Amino acid sequence: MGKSKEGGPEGALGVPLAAMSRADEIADRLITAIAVGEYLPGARLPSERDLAQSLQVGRMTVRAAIGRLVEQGLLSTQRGRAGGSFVREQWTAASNASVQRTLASRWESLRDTCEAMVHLYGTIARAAAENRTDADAVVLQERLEAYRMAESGSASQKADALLHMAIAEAAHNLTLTRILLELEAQIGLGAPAHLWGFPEGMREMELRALADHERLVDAICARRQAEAGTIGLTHARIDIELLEAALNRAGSI
Amino acid sequence: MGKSKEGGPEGALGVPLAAMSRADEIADRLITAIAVGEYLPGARLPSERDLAQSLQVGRMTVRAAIGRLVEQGLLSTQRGRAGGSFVREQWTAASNASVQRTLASRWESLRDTCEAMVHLYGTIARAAAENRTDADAVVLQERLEAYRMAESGSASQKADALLHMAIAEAAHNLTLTRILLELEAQIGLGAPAHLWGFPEGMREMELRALADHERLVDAICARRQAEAGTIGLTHARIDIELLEAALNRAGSI
DNA sequence: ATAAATGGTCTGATTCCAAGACCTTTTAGA
DNA sequence: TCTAAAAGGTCTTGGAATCAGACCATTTAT
Repeated sequence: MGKSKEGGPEGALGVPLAAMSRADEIADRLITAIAVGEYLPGARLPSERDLAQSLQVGRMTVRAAIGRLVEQGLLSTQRGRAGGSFVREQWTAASNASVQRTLASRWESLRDTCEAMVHLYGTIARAAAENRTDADAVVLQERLEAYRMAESGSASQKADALLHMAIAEAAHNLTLTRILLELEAQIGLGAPAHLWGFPEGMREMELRALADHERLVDAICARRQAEAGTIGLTHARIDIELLEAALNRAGSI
Repeated sequence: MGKSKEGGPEGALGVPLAAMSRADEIADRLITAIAVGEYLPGARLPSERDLAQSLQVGRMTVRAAIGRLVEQGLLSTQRGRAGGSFVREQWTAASNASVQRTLASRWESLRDTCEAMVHLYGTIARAAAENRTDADAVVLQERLEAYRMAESGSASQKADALLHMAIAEAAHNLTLTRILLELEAQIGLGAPAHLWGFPEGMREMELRALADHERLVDAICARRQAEAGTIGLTHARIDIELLEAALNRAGSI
């Protein structure tokens, strides 16, 4: 890439900094969470004070973000002891447009992040097959058994998260694990309660996940690296499918 | 799970916002640009005023970032008509024991990062074989040719960096590329590449790297994913070997 | 009826930062 | 040699965003 004579520096230094305020960022996250179904119509968001604490941000900042969504007709607020911010049942035309805009602008980045996570998960599964200790193998079997036992819904999700963590730990690489957590946090699938909560697809997905898990743990314990990598890759694609389905749902409202 | 007394909201809303100031962001970009070889030792950065305009940011903000790097000893500034901010030379030049000690003290974390980078590089090579466009293939061939032509150590390093960047870009995943750059920056700063290579081993390593590069580019262009992944993985291990060799030379660690 | 939990409002302090004006230093070029 | 240009260094001013609270208003669980 020949250095251009003018037009300023290239590479990382050529791109202006994104100027997003904290309130903007929070508003985006809220819209995404709603569109993706983490908060269904009629659902109540966490209280302003709780949100502020979770996000490590002042309450006024949260209020600014929520206020924006209220203006857009996405949320309504209600005072009193059982009050809060609620996702509107009937979105106005204006709110619909604003959601489309936000999602469109985030879609690309979300998909990119998701795909990175898929690849990374494959990588970690392979590394786990390479580096696992005997102790890791024991833990993996335990967690797998716990996952089998888990009834469904939130218990299953919890077991799933634990199993994934165990796999990450078996890879014995702090950097990879940290990055994976970072990506999961960005997407919000770290605790994928929202996406698994759809009665139609859930059972099927859970069964598929269980099969994947069994083969994956088996491959890791047997140190079959290539196979573990492939299964991990395939397995993580479940999340992409779910996310895509959710976004399509939101897009066709 | 009942009332989430301590858990707080999960999903996208459970993660604190990254609290990076603009100055932090710029400092990060500068460090990455330097570590990745966009600005070699002795090179002059764009003037503060130019940077401010490119980044759409106040000059004082740029100065804050640059000031931080000066404190860290990465840059030095010089006034006057031909002045500016320069990447320090001595920073890498010293072959004294203090650098070796620094290296050793960071060994644990460096090795972890290095291994993560190795795995990631394999992943990216595979993704590049999967996603490359024809334009990517052309660029890859160009960069490979440039690498063949490169003579001295530092020119070779620069060509190497460019080739690696082209591969990362061919993977068409911004998130993976960003992470790889991040890791390279960490390693580059923690253990300057110029220290690794020693006259004796250098030539051998360079030849090996060239062979790897040729096979890798070939595999990517031919879309042989598995092979590309394997070569990428193997190739990246060169860095680990060099790092280990440098440490062993230091003798008593 | 009371207390608790919630949104709504206001204030003051703080931090960050954009936009300049102006100074000092150095040197390329007339 | 001399001068003006180009760079970093230093200030001020002002605005915007944010935070940390306290307090108010409203609803409802108990």
